[in-house]
Amino acid sequence: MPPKHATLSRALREQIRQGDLREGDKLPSEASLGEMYAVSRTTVRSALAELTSEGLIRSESGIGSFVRRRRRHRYRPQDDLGDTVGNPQADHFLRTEKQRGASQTITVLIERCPERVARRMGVTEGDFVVVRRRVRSFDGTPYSINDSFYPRSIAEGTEISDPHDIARGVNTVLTELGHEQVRARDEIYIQMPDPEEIQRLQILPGTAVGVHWVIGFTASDRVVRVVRNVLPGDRHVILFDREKSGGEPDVG
Amino acid sequence: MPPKHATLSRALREQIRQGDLREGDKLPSEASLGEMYAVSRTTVRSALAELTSEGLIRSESGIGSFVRRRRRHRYRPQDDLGDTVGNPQADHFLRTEKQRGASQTITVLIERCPERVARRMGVTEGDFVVVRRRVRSFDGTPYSINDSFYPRSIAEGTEISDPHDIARGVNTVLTELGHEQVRARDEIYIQMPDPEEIQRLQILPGTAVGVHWVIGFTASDRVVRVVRNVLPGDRHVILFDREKSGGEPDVG
DNA sequence: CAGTGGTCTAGACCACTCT
DNA sequence: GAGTGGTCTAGACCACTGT
Repeated sequence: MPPKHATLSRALREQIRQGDLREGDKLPSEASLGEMYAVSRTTVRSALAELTSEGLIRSESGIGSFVRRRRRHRYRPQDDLGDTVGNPQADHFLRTEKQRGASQTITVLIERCPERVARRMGVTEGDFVVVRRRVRSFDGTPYSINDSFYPRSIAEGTEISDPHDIARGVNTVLTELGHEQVRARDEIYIQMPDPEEIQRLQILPGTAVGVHWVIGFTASDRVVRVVRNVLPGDRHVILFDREKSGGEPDVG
Repeated sequence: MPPKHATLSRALREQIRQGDLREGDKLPSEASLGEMYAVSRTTVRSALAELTSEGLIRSESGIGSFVRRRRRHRYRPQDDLGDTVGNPQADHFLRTEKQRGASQTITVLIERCPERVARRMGVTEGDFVVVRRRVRSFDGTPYSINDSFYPRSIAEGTEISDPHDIARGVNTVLTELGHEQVRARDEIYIQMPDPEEIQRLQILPGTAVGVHWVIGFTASDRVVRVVRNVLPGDRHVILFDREKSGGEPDVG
């Protein structure tokens, strides 16, 4: 005999999968579920906690529990270099999304470099770097954190240090400064968000995040920037295209 | 005043972050944590459940709770096409990993096509397809699910339908059959695993997965295969490289 | 106001592991 | 046998939402 809480969570999971419970539907109250399945409220709550941690439902205090909706934005790592390739005009995010309710807040600071950034930038932990912190939102709800780190020697005193949109794109500015980014290395980690990310992104319990690092290089292999994007998994799909003739590096 | 369980989970999370509790370390028992923080065992368990769902700890019945270890394999989507580019010799996974304790189990079936595969392959749901299901393991612990779907008209009766390693790589076989894969479209979803994936991959609670779809096209834009990889987030980092001159499609 | 989910307690029994 | 985590109960108080 499986535990009662597992029986209950399986029953509810099946109802969601089958469509008996649809996106946005309200589940029966914890008390009624307890009566229906002849278990205590503690056991009901344990079953609901399981579904919550799977990202299937969401609970609102004083109201009830609901089947979660899922809508995803398309996220293309390749757009980061595309800035300076096809269309050298604008910050890709705003260029394509602004007319559809997108916005972003920008903060620029000069900070001591955290270890995980220093390691990727090839500088010493604690060196000063210029940091552009952005939270991108869509119709009022945040949907990604986008923190860019630039070596102080490259960015200080330039447009990059201003806390404003850079209409023609940061890659264009880097090129004008003689530090064109021609190559990028991407790393994607899949993990649960920490409390700070949960707060900044208004992440619901049971939502995983992708952490997408971009390390940008010049032709002479200098790191011109390190970007750390945090993408809530329930709001994104990561897309890219590859061609056999594209000369994929396939480095060991 | 924050809830007691949040105070306790924050204290423990901080000890892990600071290194007071290291990877593999045993936490105090639930009973002793209850005494130390003057809360009931239920409250202790609620705090530990939070840390478990964040992937920070793991509990073993009858033994105790431990700080989780994290080791990651490098996962390169670009290797999928690389098969037929640089080194047409072997299945990339085994070529590079076998000498280090890697193994895989293969099952080949002819099945009715699930909707999510049919949509990507451009066939009708319920059409028959050849499915190669693999679970890749490393030193005895599974680390990814790799299910490949081929149109029946291409794969039936060929080497692809044999449940064996294909030493020179499936891409090579496709080329020999006149269906060379020259282009691929990648989609990555970040989500919590479902119970079947938890079981097949022995996934611990609090571990998110990446679902990596690859849609392979011929030069005439026919889909030659659809691959669905499931990657436990705690065992992988996804890597790729990009070059400005690489002719990135940047398709809208 | 009644109903909901959030928190918390004290206590119980079980299966399991380690010594 | 002692200790551990897993399960489960009955009951309590709270803050919050709706009517």
